[in-house]
Amino acid sequence: MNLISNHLRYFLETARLGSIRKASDHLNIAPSAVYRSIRNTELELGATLFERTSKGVELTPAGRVLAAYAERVFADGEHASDRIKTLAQRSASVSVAGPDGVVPEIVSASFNALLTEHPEVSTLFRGCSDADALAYLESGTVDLALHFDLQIPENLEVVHSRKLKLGAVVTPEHDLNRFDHVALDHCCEWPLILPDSSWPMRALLNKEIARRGLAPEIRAISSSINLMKQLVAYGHGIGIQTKIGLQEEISEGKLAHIPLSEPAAFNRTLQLLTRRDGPLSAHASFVAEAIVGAMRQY
Amino acid sequence: MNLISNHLRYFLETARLGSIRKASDHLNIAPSAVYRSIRNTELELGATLFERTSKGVELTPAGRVLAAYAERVFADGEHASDRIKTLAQRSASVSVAGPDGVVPEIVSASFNALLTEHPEVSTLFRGCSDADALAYLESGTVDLALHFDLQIPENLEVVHSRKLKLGAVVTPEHDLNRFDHVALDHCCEWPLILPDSSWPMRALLNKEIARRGLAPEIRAISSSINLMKQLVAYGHGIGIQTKIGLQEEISEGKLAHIPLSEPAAFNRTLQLLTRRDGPLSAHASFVAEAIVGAMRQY
DNA sequence: GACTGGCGTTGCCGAAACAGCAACGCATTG
DNA sequence: CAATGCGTTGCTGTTTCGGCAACGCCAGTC
Repeated sequence: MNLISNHLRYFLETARLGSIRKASDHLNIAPSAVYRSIRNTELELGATLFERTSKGVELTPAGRVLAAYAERVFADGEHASDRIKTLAQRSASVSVAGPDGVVPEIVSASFNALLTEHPEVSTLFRGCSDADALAYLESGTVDLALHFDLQIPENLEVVHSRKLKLGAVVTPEHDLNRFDHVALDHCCEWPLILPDSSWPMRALLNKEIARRGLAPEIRAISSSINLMKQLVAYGHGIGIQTKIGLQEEISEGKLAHIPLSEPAAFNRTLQLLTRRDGPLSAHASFVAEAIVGAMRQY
Repeated sequence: MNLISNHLRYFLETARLGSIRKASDHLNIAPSAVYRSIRNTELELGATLFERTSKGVELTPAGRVLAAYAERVFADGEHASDRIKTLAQRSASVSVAGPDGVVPEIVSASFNALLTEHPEVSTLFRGCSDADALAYLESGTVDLALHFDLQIPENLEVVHSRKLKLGAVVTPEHDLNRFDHVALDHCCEWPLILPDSSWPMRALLNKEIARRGLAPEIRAISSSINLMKQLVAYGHGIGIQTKIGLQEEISEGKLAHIPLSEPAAFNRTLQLLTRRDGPLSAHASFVAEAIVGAMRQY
């Protein structure tokens, strides 16, 4: 029993591994079966999905389109099924959507509080784009959404929102640490360690840097906040981030956060959302309050 | 042969029609088969998907989560398969993603130009959210994306962008038509006809109206630009929109567009994007140029 | 130049999943 | 109280799927 047909599953595994035989090994299915499955979907769609090479197979443009679709389907599907399974256990579950990156830190603290008091509850976090977070929330796939700079539909409600200033993340010994705030232009005189383009603020930064004709040396790009922190601590450059996720290092004196002196457009607004219809479950309320508490700390 | 298993298809049809028998009629499948399919996915997921009533079935919370997932899968899947099928025909195809609403008007004019000169080419338009448009573009599912106020990842490139002022849409006889521009506060003295929350600008409007403590009478909400235009023409109220999609009515003297006097934050930026890697096909370039031409007209 | 190993591919056959039919129990309705 | 419409179940045929063994093909390699 399977919600998605094996055709799509076999196709995707083959696309990932670049070989029918490797895919069949990985799936514990005979190569002939995988081959026929792929062949049938090719006939069905009227398109060649793979180009056959001497070493295996390679995606055609049409194949790439299907592979992208398949990735979406399976990633989304696992999450949906997780949520359904925890919904089914009568012991409640709380589910939160937000961007990968700093938000999990806030959420994990809140989940921790909940799980400590109510070990029977299960918790879910789903890292996703802002638009997906809204869609999940609206469809009831998650109880709460925590994201930056959302445009809020009518049927959703902002529980709490908090403006966060971007700032330079530096070691305590850094020259910049003498100032209360610092201009972006000033930051660009040092090597930068930036988030990758999966962070919405990255686009904002790019735009602003281009507009001002700045040409900073970018020493590292990372989707991981931890990697960024470590590289900054090692003295490879300065990061540009909100204060979230840095609390511990700042209080331990390992890193410092100096707000940018740019205007309000450089602020990021972190918002916690729920649906407007019906009240939250007791557990979801608990998590929501914990998240609000965590947000206030920044 | 089917990319998605029949289980999900049967489940969704049943969820939509609220009855196993109606779904089986609609699918030309015996009710018993549909029933067993649903029962098996319930066992598989360990959750009850439907509550059985005397008149049919009704979705449980878990069922709603799955239904939302299924809707996404099928909507997305149809689009992917359309794109693949047209990719497979050696005669090229051009595919554009953008929001439903006003963008189709621009795109249709461009497609029309292309199809007139090259009848062998097929064209596709996909209405979707901004985040989905970016994902489609990055994965090669579409050639071009045309959307409002996008935050642009590094691997994508802005071909053309255009700032569009929001304005009041009124009949030529309306009192407001004496002015060159008008403040939002002023607009709120008349009944409003607004886009629904699927339009990003709606959230902006809501926020601003709330911030200023305005309490306009909202006479109609619609996701359709045409409905909005007609209601305004009938004199039921004034609309708030960009000039896109109103060109014809304005030149015919049926409607007038009076820019809001609010600051730049009220502008919407319409952007046309491509991937940075590899050049566009000749046909896609043709469409891109036509779209840029259309954008310049506003 | 034969050999070897890995690849996609094909024919054949048993097994498992699927779909249809007819019937049942149950509630609602006239 | 019959009629209707619903979900549900047992049974049976058919279709699809998967495993096995073998083939043709293209690299390297001795």
